Amino acid sequence: MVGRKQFDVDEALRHAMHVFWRWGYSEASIDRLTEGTGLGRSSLYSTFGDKSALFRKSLQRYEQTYHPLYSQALSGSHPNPSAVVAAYLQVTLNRIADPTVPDGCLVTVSATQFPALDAEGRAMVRAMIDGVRAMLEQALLAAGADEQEAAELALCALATNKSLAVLSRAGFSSEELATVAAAAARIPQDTDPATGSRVPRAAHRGRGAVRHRQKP
Amino acid sequence: MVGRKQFDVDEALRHAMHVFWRWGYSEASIDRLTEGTGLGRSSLYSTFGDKSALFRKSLQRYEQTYHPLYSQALSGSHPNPSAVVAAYLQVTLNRIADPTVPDGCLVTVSATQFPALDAEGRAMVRAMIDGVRAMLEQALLAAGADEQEAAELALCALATNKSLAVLSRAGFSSEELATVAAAAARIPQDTDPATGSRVPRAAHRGRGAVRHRQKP
DNA sequence: CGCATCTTGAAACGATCGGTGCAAGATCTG
DNA sequence: CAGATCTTGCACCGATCGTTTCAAGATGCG
Repeated sequence: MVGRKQFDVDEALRHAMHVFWRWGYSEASIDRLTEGTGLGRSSLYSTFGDKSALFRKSLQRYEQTYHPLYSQALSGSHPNPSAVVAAYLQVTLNRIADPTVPDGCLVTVSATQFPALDAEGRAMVRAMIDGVRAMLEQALLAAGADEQEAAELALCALATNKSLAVLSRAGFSSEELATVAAAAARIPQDTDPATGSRVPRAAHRGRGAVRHRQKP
Repeated sequence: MVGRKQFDVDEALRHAMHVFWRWGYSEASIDRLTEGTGLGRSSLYSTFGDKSALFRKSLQRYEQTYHPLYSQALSGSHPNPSAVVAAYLQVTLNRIADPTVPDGCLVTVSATQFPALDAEGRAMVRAMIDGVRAMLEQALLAAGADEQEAAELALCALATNKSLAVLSRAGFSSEELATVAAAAARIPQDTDPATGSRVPRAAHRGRGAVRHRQKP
């Protein structure tokens, strides 16, 4: 049981990711992580560092697993912006339907636990969300949306992704989730009913979006 | 400091609710609850019972606070289903904009932490979600939606509510949240482009929506 | 083989977890 | 006032938290 490593590092990381995914950062105790990975405490710490570092590596592992799926779904040629949103959300639905992974979404669970994360964890979660958002905007532009429409639809698709994760956690059925996703893909561009021209909306991506004030 | 109660029970419960709201169930330690409420451990336990009971009473307090706002917003006469969705989400936006309460939504934070809750907590969260869903359906029917449309739009409005809570937690600006809410209110009913007739969708509210299988 | 290197399991660290016991003392009842 | 009742602060409980230490032993290199 000693000498050279007795386990596959990437497999262990995958299992650790599942523990964080299912339990969230705070409830993912070292004991649950050792049980989930099959590793001893020594191996966990010597291989991945402390809990915060393991969490960050789990986030990277998550991105490395699902980012390509989103990228592939968005990179194809889409006839219109709605098709982009539908393709994006279908990847999310597929992941949620996968019985071999926990409910919801690691990023969403982590986002709701922001106060429990350290600065590095928060920054990484935020960066992953912004990354997908940028990916969506590019794909929407490529599908013929103008800049404003792309920004708005990217935000809505992102929001729907988060809602699917929450509802999935609360036990909603895959049919109900599919209904939500289909509806999100039907969101029309925002036009003024009187003139038919676009109504200005605040969907710009200011970096000032991050609040610094601390709420109670 | 002894004799008769030295604090207002409802005020203390309000503060405890804020602690659960901000930190989530697992990170809401007894120390944080005592600090947030200003009560000693003895007073906390003798007044509210253990942590799980206090959590349930906080959920009730949350419902008692915000349910009437939703009820009032939905009870008015709305010209069409979209107006119902808009009114519902406006209440959510107002709550998120309130600087005196934490980010997001207690129900959403609790839903993402389902594995950390006991059976009673999970059931209560689930019941609160179902309650709002039923309220939305009734209001949508009253606004002229047919049964299927009401079920679908209620689900989507609920989903958007959850997404606003998550994005708020991740630091998105109130302008961005308002954009998401406005887009959700624009979701059209689902029609077949060829025939113009409604396309059957699985938005029925089966009680079988609750999964019993346990994911990893 | 001899020795350095590495991994592993187990024990232990102080800190914090949720929860309880209890004596001090203020209030209420008579 | 006398005694019962109640609240409060504080100490303390065992369990678990994240983390470190360390000896035992398998491996690789000379």
